[in-house]
Amino acid sequence: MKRVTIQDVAKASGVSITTVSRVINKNYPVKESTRIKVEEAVQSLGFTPNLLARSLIQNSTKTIGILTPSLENLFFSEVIKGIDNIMKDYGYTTFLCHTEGEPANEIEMINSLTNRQVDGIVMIDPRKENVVSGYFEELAKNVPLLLINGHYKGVQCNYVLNDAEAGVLEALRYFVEQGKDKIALLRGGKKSYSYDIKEDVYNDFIAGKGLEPSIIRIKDGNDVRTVEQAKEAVMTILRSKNPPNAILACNDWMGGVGAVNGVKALGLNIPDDVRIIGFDNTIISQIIEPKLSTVDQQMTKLGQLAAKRIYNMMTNENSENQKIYLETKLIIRES
Amino acid sequence: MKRVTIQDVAKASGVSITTVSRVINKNYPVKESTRIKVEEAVQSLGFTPNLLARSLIQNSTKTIGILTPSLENLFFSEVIKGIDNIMKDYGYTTFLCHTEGEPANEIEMINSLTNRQVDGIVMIDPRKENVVSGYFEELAKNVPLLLINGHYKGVQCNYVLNDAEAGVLEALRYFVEQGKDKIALLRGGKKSYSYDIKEDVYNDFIAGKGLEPSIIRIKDGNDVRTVEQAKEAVMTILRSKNPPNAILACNDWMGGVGAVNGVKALGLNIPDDVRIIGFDNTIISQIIEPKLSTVDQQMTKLGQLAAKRIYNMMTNENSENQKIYLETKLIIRES
DNA sequence: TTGTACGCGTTATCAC
DNA sequence: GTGATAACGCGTACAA
Repeated sequence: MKRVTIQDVAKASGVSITTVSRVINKNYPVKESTRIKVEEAVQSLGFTPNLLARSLIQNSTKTIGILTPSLENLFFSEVIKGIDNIMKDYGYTTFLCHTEGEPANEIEMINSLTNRQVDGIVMIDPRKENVVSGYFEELAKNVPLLLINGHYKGVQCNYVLNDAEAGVLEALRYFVEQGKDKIALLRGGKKSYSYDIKEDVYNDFIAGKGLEPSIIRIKDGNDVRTVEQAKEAVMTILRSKNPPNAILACNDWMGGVGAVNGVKALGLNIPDDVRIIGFDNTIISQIIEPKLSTVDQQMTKLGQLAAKRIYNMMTNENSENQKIYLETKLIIRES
Repeated sequence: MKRVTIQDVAKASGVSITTVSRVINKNYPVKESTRIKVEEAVQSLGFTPNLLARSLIQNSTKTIGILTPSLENLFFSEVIKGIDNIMKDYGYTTFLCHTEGEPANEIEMINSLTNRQVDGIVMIDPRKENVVSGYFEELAKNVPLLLINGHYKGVQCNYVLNDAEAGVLEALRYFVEQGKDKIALLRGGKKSYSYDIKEDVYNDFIAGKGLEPSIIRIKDGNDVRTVEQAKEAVMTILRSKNPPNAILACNDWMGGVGAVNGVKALGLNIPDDVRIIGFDNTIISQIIEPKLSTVDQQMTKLGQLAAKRIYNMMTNENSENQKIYLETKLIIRES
């Protein structure tokens, strides 16, 4: 239970702690014979350096903090995996925090992380309140900060973003190509960055084509109830006198399970009667029947991009704010 | 970018750093008027203590490490959430690492965590190799260590465990009560703690009842391919000359999506022709049609239990190894 | 009630 | 090549 320190190694090998440090860090020349002596002592005592002490003097902990609204959303899991894998190669360890989507938690956890002297912070899908309040812009003055999605006009921060606009556009164009002329958008009811930008693009597109807009709004977009609500809402609109023949859903849950189940329950055919496209290309879209067409946001790649960017911000001082967009890919399957 | 230290506060408020420290930690009496002076300085300078320095001297970082094989498995997400929520209340921050199920990663990441002086480690679903090799028993001598599941006979460690045996038994008994007499077990092919104990209980039960055992073994139990493989395997066995009328699946993916789809594809009725019970009570079991009966492992509770146990281990010195079992609950839905 | 001085384990600086 | 020693920021005996 008692830790072996550099002192113990120095004593055991009959040299000073300075020399031991040099052997460990290989940053200064050391005589071959003493190097071997020290390395043997390190081995036999099982010494490993206390990273706390090192961090204190080097003013760098080689840690970053990652904040995510949730661990249950596969979108986030993929992004995190992407970040982690790259950062591990850079020699960083990560604090991963989940905020449950609470703005207050974001701030509390970020405080805890900065007190722990993290070298940088990556915030996935920040809450609008904290973005528009200027909180993040202020925070960025004190610590390298990278936001993933959640961008609002006029906010000056470093961002890595999905080009969801392009994804929506591609999906809508595909519907039209396939001869669909009554296109509905299925979204969650809460005000949310990701829903709102999709709706904006949708409205522009529909207006441009001279079509009739039709927005299906369900209450909860991100939990168990989503599926049931989406199914009900889709069945209702399909029974109306001017039902859609195409549905673009804001994520795979509502699209792949909710909308698909609704269409099937009414005995309609997918994709002949109704085409459905989801969003995110999560595993759910691949296992459902029929297999769901969806917009791939390349989440792992998004995470990798974020890792490289934050690393760059932490090491270089070129702190020009950048917004990096990652393109999406429409994946056509059976729906 | 430059940090405010306790020195700065001391200078600004005209007292010594000792006094500042006392005001911050409220651990010694300080005169009211000086306390206010100091608090004002803390406020105006925006001082927050450097936890690194504090940890170094107190020999405790108030951090724990959590290791999980994967972030994409909802079982693990729930457990982690359970742990985190409790530990946050205790004032701990967590390092969350995912090992991708690689034994070598487990060791590498644990080394990184101990070098960072975590106060304790919680390992979810440890790899068998490291458990039986004695690695964890050795590690536990140096740092409070708690394992979640992955228990093998004779291993002396602190554990929190799902009573999966009881869950399997309850499900099998339910099948029998419902008049099912040809019960199959659907499991992943890899050697794995969680599959193996379920199969053991299954074999005992079936033998005890004088029934015919039938084990459906698919290659991959934990990813995209699972569902397709489970569906195929279930369809094959249902077409055989002695098909099962009940299937117990080792998780909700194979059970809720794979097996259900297989049965439906053959035009059979659930539950009249075939009853299906899954495992884990993940969200998938609630959104599938028909809604899946499943064995709830109470994952959040499992995590909370783990948090309380590791906290106890870190604070008290009563380090008797304990194995704590958490009961399961059979949830009957439509399948 | 307050302040001085030491120590936590390491790296950086400067002498030898 | 090597070794004292200062420094990182904080908590705490001990002294006043």
